[in-house]
Amino acid sequence: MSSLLALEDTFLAGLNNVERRKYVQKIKIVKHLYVKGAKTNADICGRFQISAPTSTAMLNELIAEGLVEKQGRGKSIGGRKPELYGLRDKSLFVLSIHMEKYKARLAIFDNNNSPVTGVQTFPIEVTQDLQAVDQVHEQAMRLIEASGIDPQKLIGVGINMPGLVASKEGNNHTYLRVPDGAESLQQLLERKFGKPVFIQNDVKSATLAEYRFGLAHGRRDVLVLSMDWGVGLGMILDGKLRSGASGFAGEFGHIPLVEDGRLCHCGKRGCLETVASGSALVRNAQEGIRAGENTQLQALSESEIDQLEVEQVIRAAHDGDQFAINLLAEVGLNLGKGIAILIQLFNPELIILGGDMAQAKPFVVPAIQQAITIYCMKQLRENTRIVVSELGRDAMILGSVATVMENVFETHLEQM
Amino acid sequence: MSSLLALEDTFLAGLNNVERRKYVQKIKIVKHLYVKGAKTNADICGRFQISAPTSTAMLNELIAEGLVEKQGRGKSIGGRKPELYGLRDKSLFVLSIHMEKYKARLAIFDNNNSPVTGVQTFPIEVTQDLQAVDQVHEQAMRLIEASGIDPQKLIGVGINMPGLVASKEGNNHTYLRVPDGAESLQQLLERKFGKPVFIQNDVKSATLAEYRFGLAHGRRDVLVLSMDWGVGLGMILDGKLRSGASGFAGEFGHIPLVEDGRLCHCGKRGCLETVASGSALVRNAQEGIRAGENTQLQALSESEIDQLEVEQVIRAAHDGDQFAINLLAEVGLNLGKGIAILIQLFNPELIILGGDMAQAKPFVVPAIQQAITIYCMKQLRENTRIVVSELGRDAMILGSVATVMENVFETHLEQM
DNA sequence: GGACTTTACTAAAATTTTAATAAAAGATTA
DNA sequence: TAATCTTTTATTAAAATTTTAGTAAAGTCC
Repeated sequence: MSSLLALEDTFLAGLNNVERRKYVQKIKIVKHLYVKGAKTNADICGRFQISAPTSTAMLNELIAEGLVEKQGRGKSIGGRKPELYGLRDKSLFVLSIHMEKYKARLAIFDNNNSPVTGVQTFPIEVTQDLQAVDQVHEQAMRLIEASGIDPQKLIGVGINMPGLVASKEGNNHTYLRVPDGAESLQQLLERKFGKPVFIQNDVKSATLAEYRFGLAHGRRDVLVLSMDWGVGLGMILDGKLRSGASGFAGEFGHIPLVEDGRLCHCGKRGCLETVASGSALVRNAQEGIRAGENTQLQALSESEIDQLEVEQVIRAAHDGDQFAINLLAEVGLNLGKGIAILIQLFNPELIILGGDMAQAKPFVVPAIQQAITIYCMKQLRENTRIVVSELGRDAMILGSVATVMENVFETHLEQM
Repeated sequence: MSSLLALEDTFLAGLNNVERRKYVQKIKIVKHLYVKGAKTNADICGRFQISAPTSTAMLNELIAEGLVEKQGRGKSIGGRKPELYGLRDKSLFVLSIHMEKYKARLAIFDNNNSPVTGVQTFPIEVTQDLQAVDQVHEQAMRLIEASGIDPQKLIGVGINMPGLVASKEGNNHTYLRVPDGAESLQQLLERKFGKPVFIQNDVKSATLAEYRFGLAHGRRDVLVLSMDWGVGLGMILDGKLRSGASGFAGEFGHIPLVEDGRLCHCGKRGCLETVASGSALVRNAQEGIRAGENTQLQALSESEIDQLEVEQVIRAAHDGDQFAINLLAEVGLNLGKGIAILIQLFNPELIILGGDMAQAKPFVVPAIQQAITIYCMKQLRENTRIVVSELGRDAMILGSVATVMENVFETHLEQM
């Protein structure tokens, strides 16, 4: 196994300026090959402004280290076919963990972003304190063992979670809070795993997945909305995931939208989430059912009404239930008003709608479009497309893979 | 004069890879010295990861080209004092133009950002068509001639203007619109001036000025609000001025804020500008005066009321006029609600208030703070400071200097 | 005043690039 | 269809550039 991603302090400290620059260059090549796939020597020369012999020398070193391999030859339009250099299959692995409030999902992915284990789900409660950490770590270690991969080749662990995650600081300010003055959540996890660990807010993570693997691929200014029980926002601005000064940017669900509106669970009144979210949808449905509205949901028992889920309302709408359709349209209009604000402020080229509510596309999207037409300036709305995510449930777990791949190379570079 | 910023195609085309890399490096050094001031050889070595002999060689070339000079020696903490290298005084000049709806301001600045001419103001009307362009160009050429500077040393022209400016595309989509299919406004201006020209929206330009010369200096996530007749927003995110996909980001004045509100001049209803701007302030004042409110502004004649200016209301407030104070507080509350949305979405470390309304600081800022306390999540508002610009009226004209300096070097690099 | 730092400069050593060449592959032509 | 031409890649050796190491000069601190 190579020392390229070894992260041993003694190894890095022993490098002089030239060796370090070469090391940086090699890591950049590895990241380039990961993001863009197999490339020719000429491509790498052009991309990094180095000469062919230098590039070849570095690629040969990477081959010797077992990270890169020749992967056949590329196309030619009248000359010798170029050798293709790509990341060697199964040379790198990432452990991806997606934590929700009441369950966690784990999987190991290889450098082609393919899962090498099935996605394991187990129940867990994410609370303010750290009790969930040990459980997740234990499950994760069991998964690594069961997978049979060489632990040396596991380059990092990505964990996404709900709450206000300060990714750079390495802490979650809502859940899994560490005691004051102690090591950060990230440090704690890195100590446990003995690997680089990256924590990220769930929606920001999904946003990165859309950027690397989804509809945002190749675009530079994209907003990703995740609509489940609450509403979250992730943003790719100028080709980068933006987190704001403290890492809390994108708290879209709690912008004021309704004057003297309902009390939100966050303690404020009239937040967007009180009128445009899964919870608002369910609450409105419950109130309507109890008020005797004409809907197939009247068939539910009182306790079933109490336990009503977003999916049930969406299913009713797909069945043609006008009450459910109206509720979804109302949510769509409110969400659209919020999206209009986003378009005015961010001027994105694309907005991707994800999360459970995305399944209600035919009932929600027209309402969103209508609101945008009302509340957006022409020049801005004309340059923004609105689409529904194609990654679906995978966005989250792929997101933590992307988070690791995005940051693990930089970590190596920062150390120097 | 050096050929470093000559921009002659033939010169650039004749460079091989090594020469080009050196050229890029030298331009980067020049920009570094411009942005950071005089630096030591060691600083440049560290900043660009090159060795001392290489760095010295390039600095000597820049000295020979007349762009750089030795500027004494720096401090030492126990060793030989280092030579300081800085941009030679009066070696570069920028023509800065600030266009408002009914007047334009022009000045020439040197590489120390000091005006080498006074700021010239002349009346002009910026309309949808191009008629203002010739007038501005003529005035500008007269100013260059009168200044007596070597035209060779004028490296670029920066022009800021109101409207939806697509800076990269080089067009203004609101004013000074070029015919379809014709050259862009930027190209037209570059042809007339024979120099690189950069156009930018006035508020974004002022934002860049705050970043380079004002309170945003050294910060990475800052929002700048410009409050005059309308309200504009510029954003520094992760240390860069962000413009959005089409260049129209920051249309804060026209986000929906009031349900079924007043008709805005943009054609929509309930825009933030209808309740939180200089025009809203004046309109409310006019309505109050005519309704007989108890205020010193009752002394105005009917035609003076028609012509009421923002400054008059602010002056009344400073005189202790409670009617004016209440009006400003109301505007502040509404603006604060809008700012709360911005904080939730962008999580900035700093918000700078600029424009005419900034003079009403003691009456507006407490109201803004109050609104933020109501509408912002604790973790977000705690990490955001709100201050009033210290650049004042200079922000705009300095902004176009910053715009040129920000882009002119990149232009040279892109050519290659 | 001596010890220790830091800078500035030079020359040898190391690295990278360019140029040159051979091989490989498609395009063109007989 | 075969031979030739053109284009592109891969590799090597000479040339150019950059770096490291070494040294003298210039400061600061004790």
